[in-house]
Amino acid sequence: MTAPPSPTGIVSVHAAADGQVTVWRREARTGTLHIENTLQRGWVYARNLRDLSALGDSLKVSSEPPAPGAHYHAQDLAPDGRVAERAYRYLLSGPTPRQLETEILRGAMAARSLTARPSFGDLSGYVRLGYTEQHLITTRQTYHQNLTFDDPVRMQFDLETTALSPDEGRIFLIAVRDNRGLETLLEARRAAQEGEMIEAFLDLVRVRDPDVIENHFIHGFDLPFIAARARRLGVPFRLGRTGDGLPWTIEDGSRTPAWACAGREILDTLDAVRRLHLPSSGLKAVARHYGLAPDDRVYLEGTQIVSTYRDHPKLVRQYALQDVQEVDALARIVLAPSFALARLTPRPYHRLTRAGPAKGVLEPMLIRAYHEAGRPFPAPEQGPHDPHRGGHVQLYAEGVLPHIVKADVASMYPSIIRAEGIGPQQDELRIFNRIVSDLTTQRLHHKHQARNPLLPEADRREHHAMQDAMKLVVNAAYGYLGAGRLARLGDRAAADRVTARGRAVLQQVTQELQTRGMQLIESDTDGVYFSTPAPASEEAERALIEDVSATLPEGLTLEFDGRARAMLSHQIKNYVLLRYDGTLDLSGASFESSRSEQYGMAFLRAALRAMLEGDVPEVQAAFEQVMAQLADRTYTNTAVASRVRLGKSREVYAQTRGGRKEAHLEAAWQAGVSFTAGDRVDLYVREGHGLTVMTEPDGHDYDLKHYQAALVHNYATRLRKALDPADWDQLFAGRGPGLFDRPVQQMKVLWRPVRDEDGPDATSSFIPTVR
DNA sequence: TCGCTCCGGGG
DNA sequence: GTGTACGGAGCGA
Repeated sequence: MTAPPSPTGIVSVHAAADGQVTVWRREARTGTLHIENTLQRGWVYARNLRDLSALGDSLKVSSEPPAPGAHYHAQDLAPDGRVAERAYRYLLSGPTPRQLETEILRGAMAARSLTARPSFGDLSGYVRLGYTEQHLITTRQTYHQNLTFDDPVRMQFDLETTALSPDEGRIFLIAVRDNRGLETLLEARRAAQEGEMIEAFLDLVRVRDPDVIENHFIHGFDLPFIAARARRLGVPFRLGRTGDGLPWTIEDGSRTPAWACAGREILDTLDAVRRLHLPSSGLKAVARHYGLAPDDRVYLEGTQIVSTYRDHPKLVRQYALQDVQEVDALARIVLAPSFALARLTPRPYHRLTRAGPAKGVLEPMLIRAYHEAGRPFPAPEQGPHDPHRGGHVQLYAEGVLPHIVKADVASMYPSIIRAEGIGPQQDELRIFNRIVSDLTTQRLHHKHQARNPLLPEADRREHHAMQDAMKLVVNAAYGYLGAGRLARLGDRAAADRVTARGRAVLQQVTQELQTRGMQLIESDTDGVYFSTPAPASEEAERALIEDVSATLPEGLTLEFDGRARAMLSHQIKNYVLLRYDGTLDLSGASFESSRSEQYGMAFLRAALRAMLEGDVPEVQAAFEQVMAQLADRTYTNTAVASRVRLGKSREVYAQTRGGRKEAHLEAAWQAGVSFTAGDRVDLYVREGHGLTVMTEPDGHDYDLKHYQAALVHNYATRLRKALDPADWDQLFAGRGPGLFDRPVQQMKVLWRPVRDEDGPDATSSFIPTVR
């Protein structure tokens, strides 16, 4: 009796310009690695055969695919001639990808009278994919089928160096681990040992034979650094699995090019983290954000690493090991969507953390569908189109409102695309709509399974990653339609139909809510904030939303998306929520400005909390306290300073300074220090000196009058919408209690309806909130 | 409002 | 020599 075959999945593909393709597969159960070598022809879609006219008879034109061993071949995908003028009617192929491309580019130079050999980037009339993409499409494969995240061998390594640049420093330590039990340190205490250490690292890579190599900022630091050191020390940096093993860089337009090598997928957790828009994308901060940092985590400043290694080497060793451990844990979270995405789209895993979801993920799926169907790839949309209108945004009320509910239309644009059968007009196979529909259906299944308590944790994670990946593609679909020339199957008119329908759906939601007595606050594209007329339980709120949802057309659902005790609605997309657990959520530029001073933000948070609790005396107390602390100079210069970016270097500013002074640059100039564009400095207004570069963080010589006024103008002003104008003036405009003043205890927190943008006069109908 | 440049992140 | 382009902030026109 033989065991059933163990399922395998692709972990890496290397497709070279000469047609050689190597595919690495892992067996999910046993971990065994299989290597397969094949040859592929290169293929490219073309509108016409003009550039290849020089080939004459050596270009065979036929409605059939090329025979094995064929030379240059053009498959006419519309032999009946019924095809749009600018469609990509021919599938060109050649003995190798390079030969085909060289032939096309050389032919184009002659046929179009160009003076230099063009590249495909500046050559219209072709659809060309990377060699690996070509192979995955022709063989109908994708990465990672049957594999879960830890089935591939994943290695993490991290360098400790004496400087940030390989010209100024060297590597003295490399921490290495993998997901098969390796965890080790390589060290070069003396400079003379660095080359051997790099060789030892490469040996380790060869022996452990990872499919995936990971680190945080590996493309921008570790790989360029170690490759440069290896070159300088005469060590061949053979990281890859075939040929000379040398890695190469992919110039993808980003400032730090991506590194790649044959047979090992190089993944940078930073690339994945950047998409999450966390306050910091650094490894330590992100690890803390996800609760991955161990209790005994060692934190070292970059500049301290060398001296710490000299005096307490154990600390640096622990630091480096914890780095690779954190990268491993972080990768499981942030790389999981890309890992799953690689099953859906014919692209290598390592390209997907950097690929845009529309052009980089969805479009290859569309091209694959046309290739499989053997149909011409459609012509792009013609000519310019009317300006594209987006979602509907409206403010209905401002001020402080109680019992807040947020509802949104689940995956609104994808749902509309699906429900209305919308897709690009040139997409004759209707593949765009089919992809969105299929992925939406499959996504629901994975979403459901991700929450299934009967499944093991690992399976649930896989389902979650899969639904995340599908969500990414599906959400990219609408943007792809409207993306203009960049998207080969873009269609502005179709994108307009999506948003128009979206505005109508949202309109219906807001009307239904109003009918049920809800006070709308703001609506934005696919969601709405509203206030219930009386306190309600979460169950009641959810029931209400379901009730409204039932009125929506087939395929569209309104979902509960959170609740809060109170909301300060300041401007459209600028609001503050006080949650039932006491957390304060600030949204929008009015509340999150990065230029804010510490003292002001501390006041604002305290005042907002009090305001949302309806406690005006406490707002006043917070204000008076900060004013008093400013006056008695409890605050330091640091607390009032703000960090600004300088737009010019000292030298450049010197040339314009005589004509027009710029406040920030002038302050830096006056400080007498050198600076270049992009430098950040802490500025504060110094008593008697105006705007000044902060040199004494613990000093107290700030300009009292300026900062007291700034507290009112920059911070208290964000509380205006919550109070009667006269009350606001009384509290913050600096007048003491006068004859006509109201006792603060009588002041109420308010809200008022807003009719529309340029609506009625601004002082109408204040209505106190019920507490 | 658009288009350009710069940054992030790493020791 | 291994492929068609990151996302946001801030600035000046």
